[in-house]
Amino acid sequence: MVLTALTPDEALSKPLLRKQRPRRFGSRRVLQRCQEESELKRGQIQTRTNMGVLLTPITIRHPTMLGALRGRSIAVDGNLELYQFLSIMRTRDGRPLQDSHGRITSHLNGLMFRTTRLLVDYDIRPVFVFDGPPPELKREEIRRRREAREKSQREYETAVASGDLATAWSKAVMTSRLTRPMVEEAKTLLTLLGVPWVQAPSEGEAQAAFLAHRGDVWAAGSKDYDSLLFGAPRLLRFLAVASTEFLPSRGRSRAVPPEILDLDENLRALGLSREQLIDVAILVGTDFNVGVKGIGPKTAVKRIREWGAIGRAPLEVREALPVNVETIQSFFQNPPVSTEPVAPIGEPDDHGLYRFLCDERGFARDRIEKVIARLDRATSRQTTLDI
DNA sequence: CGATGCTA
DNA sequence: TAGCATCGG
Repeated sequence: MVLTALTPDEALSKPLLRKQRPRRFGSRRVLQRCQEESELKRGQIQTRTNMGVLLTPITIRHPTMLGALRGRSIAVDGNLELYQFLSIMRTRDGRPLQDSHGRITSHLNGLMFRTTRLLVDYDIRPVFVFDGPPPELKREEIRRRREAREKSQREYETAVASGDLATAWSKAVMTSRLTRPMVEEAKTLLTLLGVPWVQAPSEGEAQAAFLAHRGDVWAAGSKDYDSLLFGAPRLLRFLAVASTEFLPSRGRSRAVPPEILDLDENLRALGLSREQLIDVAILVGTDFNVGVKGIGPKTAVKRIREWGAIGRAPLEVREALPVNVETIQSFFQNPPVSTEPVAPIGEPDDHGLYRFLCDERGFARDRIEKVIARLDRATSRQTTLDI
């Protein structure tokens, strides 16, 4: 046990690395993009470390624009959004944003600016949904994620030792961990903004699906497809102010528009019921099981059409799946959710925002003043509209 | 990532 | 002012 081992964030702040030439600006995007592509092309989950079910190749997705979402409320996957800010919002030397006490603020920065922009400029009304304790079913997946993080940590240390800053940056990103306090801080910020949030008893995507199904929100918002399996009638992916992806071939970035998925439309196109789509996901691999080797999304759809259900699959396939398949099926079909009503959007607490963000977390006052001016614009407009 | 500054 | 670079905490 190395007692002096540094976390990536600590080590990256060491003078050693500050003296290194900063890496080329686009490199982090190139890397992320490539990871996502290989993940999709492989279509399998053997080495997959990211969450969610891989359904991209078999889904119908409708690109849209933020302007087309005016007045819509979206049950946003809070843990995923915070994790993404935490991973991506780093300075050029690889450290996340942090206050003078070394407390990370990337998640608060991202949440503050994105949420207020969507709210004010597009009248998109988010309801944030946060994960509860992970179900017992997820234990293996959580263990795999921890191992992947530890592997990244070791690779990161190797990269630092060899002075490979670009690799170090990418490995540092993969060691990102969303902690309990970070989630609590995000809830505090949302409350100060007057933005409603919901604590799920279990999986957030299941709660988001429930809210969309009940009609509290127009869609579930996540980059992952799980909420469809949980029964969300509609899913919105890539909800951001100006989402871009880097295209290595062109050497340029291009905008990624938000996209809408309709559950019924997809089920009709696939010729499957939701129960069958869940079986497809289980064959491919979910957060609760490793998929069957050699079966990607397209093959899975064909096979479930043939078999009707996993229960009627050939013995060799059933043997390749975990013994608790039926538990996984019923978890997707009927997950634990909270039926508490969602709070309406409220007034922002300007003083509280200054106190929390500026006094406590070191945000520049003039930047927060601008955001609050932005919010005041929205509230006056909504009031006018209501009268 | 989202905001802001700089440049042509 | 569009497009790119770099702050932000």
